[in-house]
Amino acid sequence: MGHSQAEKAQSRERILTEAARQIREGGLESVSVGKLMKSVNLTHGGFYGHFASRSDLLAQALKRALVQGAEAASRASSGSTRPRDFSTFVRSYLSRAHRDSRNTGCAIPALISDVGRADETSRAVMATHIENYIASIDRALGGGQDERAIVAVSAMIGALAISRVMTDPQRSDAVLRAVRDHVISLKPGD
Amino acid sequence: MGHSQAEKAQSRERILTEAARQIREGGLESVSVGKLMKSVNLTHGGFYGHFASRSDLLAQALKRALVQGAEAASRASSGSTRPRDFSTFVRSYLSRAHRDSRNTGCAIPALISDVGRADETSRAVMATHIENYIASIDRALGGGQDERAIVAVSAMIGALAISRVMTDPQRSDAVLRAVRDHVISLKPGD
DNA sequence: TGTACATCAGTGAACGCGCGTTCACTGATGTAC
DNA sequence: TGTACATCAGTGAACGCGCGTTCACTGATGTAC
Repeated sequence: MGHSQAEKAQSRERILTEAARQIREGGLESVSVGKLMKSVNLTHGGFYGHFASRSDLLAQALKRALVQGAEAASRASSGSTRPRDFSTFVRSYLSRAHRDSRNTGCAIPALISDVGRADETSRAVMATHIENYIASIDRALGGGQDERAIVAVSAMIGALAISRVMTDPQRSDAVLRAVRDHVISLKPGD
Repeated sequence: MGHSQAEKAQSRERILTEAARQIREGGLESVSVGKLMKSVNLTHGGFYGHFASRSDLLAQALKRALVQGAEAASRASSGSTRPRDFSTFVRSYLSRAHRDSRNTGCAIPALISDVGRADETSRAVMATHIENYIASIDRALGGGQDERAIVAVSAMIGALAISRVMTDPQRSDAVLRAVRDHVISLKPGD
């Protein structure tokens, strides 16, 4: 066949982005080298020109999924990059739209149980993202001790994960609504 | 060999209980028929005398894991079966001991991401358990609208799952502590 | 600017392995007399 | 209570399959002259 060096970089990017999508859709273990390469219009053999092994890919794709999810979350809550308004961010995070778009939304609720039993490296990657998330919410809440931010983040991640399990749409919505209202009320004088 | 009918029932029970343990330890996909049977001192061929298929076993083991987890949670918080004191229950649920015993504790935080992407049947099984959990917390909080109970359950499940991801023990503890204090404060006049 | 050649991104056959599932078999259990 | 036989829980070899990984190969890309 024959392909340029620029195309190689693009291929790597496409593989990684697609893997991040699949990971959020079906969990870390759902990614298979053969199917991943096929979904990106390449053959399985070429995979090892880009990554040392499946588990190497998985580590990088987890990070990618978390970064993409964080970008998507802040993009959805504001025109630009940073969440300007706390209650807008919470409303967007705990929305039906976010609940129903697992493969593009925040990767934390989609993968938290899986990563909780993964090796220390993967756990550290997600832990860093959770800490950033807490720090960002803490800032939005006015700073100081971060207990309120920890509560907000725990409740939001828990609520989104629960809402995706609930089979009754009304109850799923009720979970999002109850936690949304409560978390917004954590910000004083708002 | 030759085994009695009573032994068959015992074997089934041992397979199911061990599967429930393994599911909480490594997720639904981590259970393999061969390894499961070996860990219960039987050979793989006998499996199909007890269950129609691996996925049949998985469905039953998920239910078993949820029931065992609920029993363990209420047993830990009181001498008998029902949680008598709300703050005792919360303290026990958000304890380091519970965080560190994934394979015997509450199955919801251990499996929520996995079940969130599972088929409707599995989701319904876990949803029922979550609703029971919410109803029980609602009663402990004094009843009425269950929004506070929903918030408490979301925060507790989220916090436990997050605490299992955190690689820094101090921060993991801090998450348990912050959410524990906040959830306890949800009960009025306590 | 044109030619000759090395590089290397991607191909696809082949590998060993563990998986879920089937099935002919074994021998103690449990029943009929 | 003792004997003959049917039942059936558990065994282990065998199956087809998809997996991660390797590797000899192809042919366009990119470089040296």
